[in-house]
Amino acid sequence: MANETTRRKELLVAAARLFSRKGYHATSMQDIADELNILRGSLYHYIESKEGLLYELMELGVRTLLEQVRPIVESDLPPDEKLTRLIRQHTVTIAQYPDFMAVFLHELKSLSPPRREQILAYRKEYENLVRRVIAEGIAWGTFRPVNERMVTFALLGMVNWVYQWYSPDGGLSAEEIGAIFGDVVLHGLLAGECAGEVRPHEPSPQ
Amino acid sequence: MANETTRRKELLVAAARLFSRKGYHATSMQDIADELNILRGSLYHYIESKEGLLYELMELGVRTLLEQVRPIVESDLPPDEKLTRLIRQHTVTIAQYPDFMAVFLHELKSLSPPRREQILAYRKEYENLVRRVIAEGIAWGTFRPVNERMVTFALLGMVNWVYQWYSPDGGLSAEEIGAIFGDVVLHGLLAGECAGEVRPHEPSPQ
DNA sequence: GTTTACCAATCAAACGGTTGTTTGGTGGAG
DNA sequence: CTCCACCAAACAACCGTTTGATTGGTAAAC
Repeated sequence: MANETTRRKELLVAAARLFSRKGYHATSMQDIADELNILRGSLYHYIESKEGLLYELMELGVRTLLEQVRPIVESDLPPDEKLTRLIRQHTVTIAQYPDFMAVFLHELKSLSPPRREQILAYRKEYENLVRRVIAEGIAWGTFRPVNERMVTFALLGMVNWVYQWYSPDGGLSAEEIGAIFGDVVLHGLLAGECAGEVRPHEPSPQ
Repeated sequence: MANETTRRKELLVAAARLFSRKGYHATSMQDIADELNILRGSLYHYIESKEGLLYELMELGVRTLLEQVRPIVESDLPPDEKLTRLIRQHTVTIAQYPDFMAVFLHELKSLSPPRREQILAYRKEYENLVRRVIAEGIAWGTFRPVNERMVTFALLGMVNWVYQWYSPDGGLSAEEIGAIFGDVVLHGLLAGECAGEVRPHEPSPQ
């Protein structure tokens, strides 16, 4: 009973929850051990070090995000549809794994430089996915010729910040939130000059 | 020379820099004292506790932001112009006091509950400022009838995230970044249906 | 203009407590 | 009989904070 794999997963889940709620440095090995009802020394049967544990959680977070979003970017949907789905999926993923995503998004500076570089590489990879969609949209003429880099940051900020305030009992589902975000990014806030309303998407172009 | 006030400010500045770079819990009183070339016990001549110091830094951060942005919201400019200026000013403030703003935006959970509530009240106050501009824009018919609350969060995420990546030698000034952000939020990314280009603002409406 | 009193700024040293980690042992299940 | 999962105990290091003494300068008293 409680074979290695499941017990280890319990450890990761407990650690993710504690790290996301109290922060990495404010969480002691004691805290984690208490959650599993074992002594803190026993944790080292499963992990190599506290920081190694943090790294594993963060890597789990980014890779999940990458796996969920990459198919969208690499599909042959039109750029505006890609962007809509990307934003929605990113939001949904945060809502789905809030603890892991919060740790990934919040604890980068708690890693020692070598491990931090690793995670930064993943993050860069993700940023490039987003940026590619923007660039594609501009090339198609679907998007206005904006500053790719800045729009990427604007977009990432919008969706990454979700971990700071999202609650499952907030009235709106993650899908709905993502849809609103996508709508604002594509159409902007201004009324009038544009058609404006949130009319359903027509899978048209090229 | 080095009267109480200036020496104390040195302490606050050093602490803000360390907290923003390494994080609150990863920074020891020793680290701060080293920066001022005194012993760590001597810090308590200026502050009451480490957490009291953190609170002071965070309060400084939010209040600065509030002071810089409130005049814009309470002016009698049209809503779209208010929003443009708000976004730009928020970005500029982060670029102006990156350490204090990073501590404010990153270390909320390092505060004990009573002090955290205080800062949350300030944050709520700021959120309401932003939300008021959105609501106003919708009431004027300047903005589309979007979900106020969600758009507020989208906007805050976009500008708050700036502390994570902004660097003064990044090619663009904070003003320019803020202007791009404002443009995207107002007009959206889509080309075509709208007039589209970043034409200068006409102070028109009602 | 010297003495006296004061006070801000800092040192020196200690306090109990907690930290992450290591080592060697132990019980029980397969 | 083996080996996984955990215990028990210790380790040195560091933590935030307190206390009492010690400077150096400044301002008032004589």
